[in-house]
Formats: sequence, C-alpha cells, structure tokens
Amino acid sequence: MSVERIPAHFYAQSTIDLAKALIGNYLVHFLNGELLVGRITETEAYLGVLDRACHSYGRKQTKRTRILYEDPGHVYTYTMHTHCLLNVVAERSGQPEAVLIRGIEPVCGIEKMESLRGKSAQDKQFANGPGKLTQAMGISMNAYGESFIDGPLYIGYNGQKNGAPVATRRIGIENTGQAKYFPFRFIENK
DNA sequence: GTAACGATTTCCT
DNA sequence: GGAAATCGTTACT
Repeated sequence: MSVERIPAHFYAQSTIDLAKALIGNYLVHFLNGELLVGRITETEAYLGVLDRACHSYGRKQTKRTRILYEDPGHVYTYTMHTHCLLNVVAERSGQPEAVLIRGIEPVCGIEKMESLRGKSAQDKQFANGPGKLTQAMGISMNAYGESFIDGPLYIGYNGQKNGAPVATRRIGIENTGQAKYFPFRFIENK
C-alpha cells in the first residue's frame, strides 16, 4: 500500500479548516520498517490565544508549548495521565494553534497495532480516543518537535474522502469556562 | 524543592 | 454514569 504524503501547504490553513480537512485522511507512521496507517475519524481544533482550553491560551509560552509557535506541520505531543496526545500545529508561525487527533480507524499494519495496543482491532474501543490512538500507532514523546512534512510520521492523502465532517461540542474540558461550548470537535459524517 | 493540576482511560456500581 | 488511577509539567515558596 502506498500513501501519498500531503505537502507542506496543507497545514498552512486556518485551524478549523485543517481540523475538518484531516477527517477521512490517513495518519501514517513508519515505525521500525513497518507502515502503520489509520484513517482519521475525529479531530478537535484548539485556537490558542482565544481558547481557554488550549495550552497556549493568552499567548502563554512554556518549554512544552513553544512548538505551537513554530511553523505549521510540526508534531506536538503532550503527556497526560500517562497517555500521549497527538497534535498537528496549524495556521502559521507565531500563531499558537493546533489540531488534536482524537480518533482513528486501523487500516494498515493492524497486527502491529494490536500488539502495541494490547487489544483486538475488532474492538470499537480500539483507537477511538486521543491516548488510545497514540498507543496503537506507537507514537510517544519521541515524536515531539518532528515534522509531518519530512518525518517518519505524516498525514497521507486519501483520494476518496467522505461527506462533510460533523461539528460537535467538545468534551473533557469542563473547567475551562465558555470555551467548552465551542463546536470545534469534528467527527466523520457516516 | 514542593504542591497542584490536567486536551484521559479504565474499572466499578 | 461516576470515581479512581497516576505522573509529567507548571506554578509557587
């Protein structure tokens, strides 16, 4: 199976558009000579400065979040409750916005994923969460700061896209004021 | 150096 | 549906 890597300009669009555009495309990880491919089914936009739920709210900058201020197309991984979350830096340099990959469906390298995840790919709970998919794809903090444009981890173009993604309210961020009502979470329209 | 918090997952009731 | 687990990063003394 060959998956065409999406070029750099793809990432240089608004965070919302990027979040929608990612749905239906492939998340690809070249790991130890094996190709792991998952179809992206769920994403979430984090609008940095305006978004209280985001680590870069108010242009806050720390060691961990500085990658958000770099050029779009970078990999931003974040450790949470012993789990690793995967983000795609969007917009443009100096604009700390990113898209969180929240869910995938295994496509290629399934046996390897099952081994990494320790669960059957038949299970609907296999990779339907931010921490689960990073485990299934073998993604860790090692990926922090890499680029989707020329690294072992990248987004692959899927010729046959599905219908328009559905926007929903976000979840899991109850303590972030009004930001939790923003419809910035996108799921595949089935 | 120490304390508090969190973009989650999983298990229990 | 609700609570505990669990640990790196952040913020504060």
